[in-house]
Amino acid sequence: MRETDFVSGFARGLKVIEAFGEAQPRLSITEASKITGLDRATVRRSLLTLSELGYADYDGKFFTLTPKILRLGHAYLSATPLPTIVQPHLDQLSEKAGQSASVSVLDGTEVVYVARASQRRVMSINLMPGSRLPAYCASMGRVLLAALPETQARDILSRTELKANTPRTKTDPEELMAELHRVREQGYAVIDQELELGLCSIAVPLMNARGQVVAALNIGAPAAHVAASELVQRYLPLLRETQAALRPLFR
Amino acid sequence: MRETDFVSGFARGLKVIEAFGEAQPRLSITEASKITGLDRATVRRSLLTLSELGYADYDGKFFTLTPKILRLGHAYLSATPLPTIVQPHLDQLSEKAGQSASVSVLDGTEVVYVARASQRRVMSINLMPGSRLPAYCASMGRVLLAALPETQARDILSRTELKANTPRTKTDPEELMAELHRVREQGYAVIDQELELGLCSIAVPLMNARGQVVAALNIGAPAAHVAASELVQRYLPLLRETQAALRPLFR
DNA sequence: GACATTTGTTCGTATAACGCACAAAGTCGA
DNA sequence: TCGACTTTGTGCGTTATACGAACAAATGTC
Repeated sequence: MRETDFVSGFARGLKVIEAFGEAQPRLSITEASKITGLDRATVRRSLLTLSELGYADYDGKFFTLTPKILRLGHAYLSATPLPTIVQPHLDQLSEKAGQSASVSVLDGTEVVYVARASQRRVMSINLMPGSRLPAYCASMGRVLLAALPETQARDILSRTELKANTPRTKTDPEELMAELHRVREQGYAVIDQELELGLCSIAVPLMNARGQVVAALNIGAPAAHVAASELVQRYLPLLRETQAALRPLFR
Repeated sequence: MRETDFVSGFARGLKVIEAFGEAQPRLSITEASKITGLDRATVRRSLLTLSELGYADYDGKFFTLTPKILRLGHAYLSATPLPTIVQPHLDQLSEKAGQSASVSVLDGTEVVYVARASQRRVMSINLMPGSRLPAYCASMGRVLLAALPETQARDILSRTELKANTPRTKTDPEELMAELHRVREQGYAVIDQELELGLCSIAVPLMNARGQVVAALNIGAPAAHVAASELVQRYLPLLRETQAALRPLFR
């Protein structure tokens, strides 16, 4: 791609949108400038543009994003066959299991939730489509990493900050690679409170008709309710069922 | 705002993202150009920029959005207190009612789902955070429109294409205004198969501590399962309960 | 297989955005 | 209330981008 085929004004604007986040629901021009590392004048123009287009509100001091910004993500969710195809199966699965079920894909070092059916809230953090978790310590992340060539999986791990969220979190790259190998062999991944204490989950890959892994499917449950060791016998058959039902639906 | 405070390259790029949608999961440069009304060269640069940043994939012919684009919507969902505060209550409500429950806000002539808990799928269309429905024929839309000053509500209706989705859809502006008046009086709205045959729903406004309407909450049910006339006695108490529980949580 | 049409790309130029520097306004503590 | 500090708004020269048209490539049609 040539230099001139890149619209830096657009790229800068997107960076500004991403500056908003959990910790930063409202941003002043200077704050946004610090977060993005862009010039204040540039950030100001981007924010005023967002405001002019109705993607943001401006009270003269702080900018906040408006729900219109969801149109951007929605363009993906409705445009991509995956979430639409998957949702009804997910609802069924969630109901049968009595636990929340989710589907995610890999984006860099993180898994991104693209669909979710929740029976009840099991985590301290609130998950929804678009939510992200580090791949190395999430059941769906393990499954998705296991589907990659070893070198690529290792590369992703090397780019990840492997921190111990709980005492049980596996953070040693070699141990994780061995775990990925096991996941690849058995066709599912189990996480026992590696992401958050009190939460365990089990995931399987979703494959298309040609056997390529296109996403991951999981069921999460409170550890107090279901021990990690029970996950396999209780939920794996249900997951396999959904996995098989979905397989012919992906091109 | 001055002319020069508007970054048109950014605005154009956002328009290009929005060109993707249910009917258009994959776009060629020319297609995107036609949808957006922008010059082909401009669209091309925007798309190549998206691709360069990882927000889109390019196979040499078609562009598709990647899950990374969800970061943009997620910036709003996680930055806004509303979805996070509401979700656990929504899950509870949905479980108690045995039906799907949602929260939405108004964006122009449409309601935008910001949170959702689904027990089972009741609609032909798949709803998720970011999904949109025309306000005039949705229960949450009625509630949100009823919360506006009459002139503003009338203005929104005048900008809406009032089409009859089903034989029961109300499309006469005067009738709708009268309905909004009723909704304002009784504090809830009931929709009986106006959006889709076989689907009815009931909604109440969510207010902050000062009594300002900040969102709408609804329960949707298959008409075959629950007649519209039963909605009030079966679900209104539950909705009121959640409404009251949430009220002090909004600033 | 040749023609017509659509699509993607390149290029020069007018125009608009960038970022710096300065001015103005607001904020806070003494 | 004052003064120091922070934040926001503006003017301007430089740099980069959008435009439109023209060209090249691919696609579709007879």
